[in-house]
Amino acid sequence: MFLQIDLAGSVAIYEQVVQQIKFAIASGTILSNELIPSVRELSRQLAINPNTVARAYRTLQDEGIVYSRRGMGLAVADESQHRCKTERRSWFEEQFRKLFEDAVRSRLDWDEVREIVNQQLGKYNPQLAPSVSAGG
Amino acid sequence: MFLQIDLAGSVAIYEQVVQQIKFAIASGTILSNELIPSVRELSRQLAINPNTVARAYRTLQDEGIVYSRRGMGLAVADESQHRCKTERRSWFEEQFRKLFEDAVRSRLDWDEVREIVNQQLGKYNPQLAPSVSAGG
DNA sequence: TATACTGTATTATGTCGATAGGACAGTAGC
DNA sequence: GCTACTGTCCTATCGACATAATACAGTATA
Repeated sequence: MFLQIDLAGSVAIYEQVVQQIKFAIASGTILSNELIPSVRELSRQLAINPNTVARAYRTLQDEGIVYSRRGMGLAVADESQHRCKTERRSWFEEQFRKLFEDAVRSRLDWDEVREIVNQQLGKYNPQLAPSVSAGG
Repeated sequence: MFLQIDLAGSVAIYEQVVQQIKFAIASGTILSNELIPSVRELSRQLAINPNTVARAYRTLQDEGIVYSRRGMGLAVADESQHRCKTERRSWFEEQFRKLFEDAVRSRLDWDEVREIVNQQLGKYNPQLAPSVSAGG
């Protein structure tokens, strides 16, 4: 399965389910008018309560990301991929913005921030030497 | 005051207090053997319950970051600045690691990741042109 | 000694997320 | 029609967090 839930973290499980379904739609893992996994099946695969999945699905339905086919399940709406791509981009922009802001507010040395970021960039870009030069 | 609490977020208030006190120690805003704000004073300034501050302070004391001077208050322990600096560095490393990992897992285009990161780097480094070249 | 602070501890209430267990109507396939 | 699915709804319980309102012992200062 394509979902990965962090039970220990502070983010509510149903919110993680909502987001990861959206990201799966954004990346094309689930296509428009395809059925998403049933409440009971997903709850079995993730080893969480069916009610928790149901709550996530209710949220997705309220937002119009999926629609109900009575007796069959929930299917991805037509415009969902584009909407989810936009949401995903905005979400990561916001997360990075907050993290940089926290780093500045906590007075972490800017050199350290660049060091950490370049390390991560290099990790997923092994052919690139870290290249953001020091400054200011 | 040097603390900034997000009441709406998912992070527990007492945990935010713990972390921000640690970061204030790391940055030298509070020095060794100096008293930190009293439970009641900080609760007034942050407009939160005294019990919430007391819980944060108990945590700091359990970790040995501060020690009690009975009847006077809590003071920063000797080795705390070094310890808090190390913790701060580790914390941001972990946050950035998770965020990049999430971006990869959600199949966000790597070009978009670099775009977002360079935007933030440029924001706090205005004299530097975004300089991580495309690759991969 | 009186007061005004300190930290610490207790009990109770309310909210929220998660779980447990069950019930219902609708649909597909035999 | 029967069975096995589907989403949806309900009540109840539990733990974590935050709050409210006290209470207590220790210390500094006047």
